[in-house]
Amino acid sequence: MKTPKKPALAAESDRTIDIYVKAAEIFHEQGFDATSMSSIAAAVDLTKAGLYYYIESKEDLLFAIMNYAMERLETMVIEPSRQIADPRQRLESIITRHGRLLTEGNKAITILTDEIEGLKPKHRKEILDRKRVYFDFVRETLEALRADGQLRPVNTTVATFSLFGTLLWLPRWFRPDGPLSSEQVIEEITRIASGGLLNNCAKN
Amino acid sequence: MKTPKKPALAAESDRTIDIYVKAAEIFHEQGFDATSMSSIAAAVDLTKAGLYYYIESKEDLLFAIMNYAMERLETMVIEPSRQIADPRQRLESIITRHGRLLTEGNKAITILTDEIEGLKPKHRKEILDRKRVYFDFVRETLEALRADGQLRPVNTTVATFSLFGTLLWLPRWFRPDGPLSSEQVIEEITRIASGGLLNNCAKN
DNA sequence: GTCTATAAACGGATAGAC
DNA sequence: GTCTATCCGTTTATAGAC
Repeated sequence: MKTPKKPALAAESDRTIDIYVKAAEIFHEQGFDATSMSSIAAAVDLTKAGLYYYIESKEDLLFAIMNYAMERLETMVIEPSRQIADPRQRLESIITRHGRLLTEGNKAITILTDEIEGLKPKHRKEILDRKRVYFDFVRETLEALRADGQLRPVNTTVATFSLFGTLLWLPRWFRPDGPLSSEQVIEEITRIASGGLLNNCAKN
Repeated sequence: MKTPKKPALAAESDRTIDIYVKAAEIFHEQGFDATSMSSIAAAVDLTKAGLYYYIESKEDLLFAIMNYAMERLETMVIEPSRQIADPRQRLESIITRHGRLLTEGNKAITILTDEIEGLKPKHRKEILDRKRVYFDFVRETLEALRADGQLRPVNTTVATFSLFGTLLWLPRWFRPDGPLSSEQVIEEITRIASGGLLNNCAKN
């Protein structure tokens, strides 16, 4: 017997993940509050009551999607980048991997930035604490560059937020069927962000 | 006699503007769909029915706020920057003026970027067309820098979106009561953005 | 101009059959 | 697991009095 209704935990069935991904797509298009449970149910070929077999509430679904997205961020961006000792290569790894996560099809990652207000305070705090760890990791990478004499004279907090702004804006404008591939765009963004932060700009 | 119910036009009473500003604040905090007309009414000391004397519908209120915000963007950012012939100074004017608009108290400008989905297709197209003019103006400024040999080898479309990402992320993290003043933050952002885009980086 | 009262529709969630 | 049917609170919007 499967164990549904525990979306905050790790081991989830394919069906449950499918619900998260489809729901995230609709939330991304219409917004959390503008999306009805019926429309999500229809997207996964269920009735509204059928959908409630898998989730406890609409807020719980949102929280589950965010936990799922945080896990992907941690696995695909943060953990691999932590392995890199050189701060310059580490920064490049962060930008490239996060950029890929934001431009691939899966929309769960965008829910993480756009729908945080939809969570209950307790759940919101959990997610924000987890995001904070990532923010500090990036800022510490910039501090390491400073210690190395590689950082231009910029405030690392402002610089980190600026970088996040550039990255998190990606899903709002990038189109996979547009003139530039995601890899081309990510390369450009890496060059622009590095040029704004690093010292020897002739290299980039 | 005043002429209410024509929010898309320019001449509006103080009372109407007050409604836009207060409504924008609540939309900014809770999101458009999560905000009820009653709570807006309460914020401007009216009943819900009283509020409907000033606006035609919730969507119409959103559209009016966006038109009001676009007017401010055009008056306070675009028009003064267009007067500047030198592309480098013009870019700096755009970043500084847009940064100020985003960090001052008035939240209407943030509604413009976050709640576009709340508009009916016809109104949405109107606002997007007007935003497009601004986007093209910024990109053309970068192209002028390129013609001058001052731009690093970057795609101007990606560069413009990157700059907007950094700027439009500001209202999500900047706190007027935080450790840095808005002018300090804007100066940092100008330095970071310029460094990422311009050639002679030793100067910045 | 602003109010009270209410219409009309929608949305989240559940009961209980199969 | 999935459905039909339904409950009930909330929301946008309006009618009509003052």
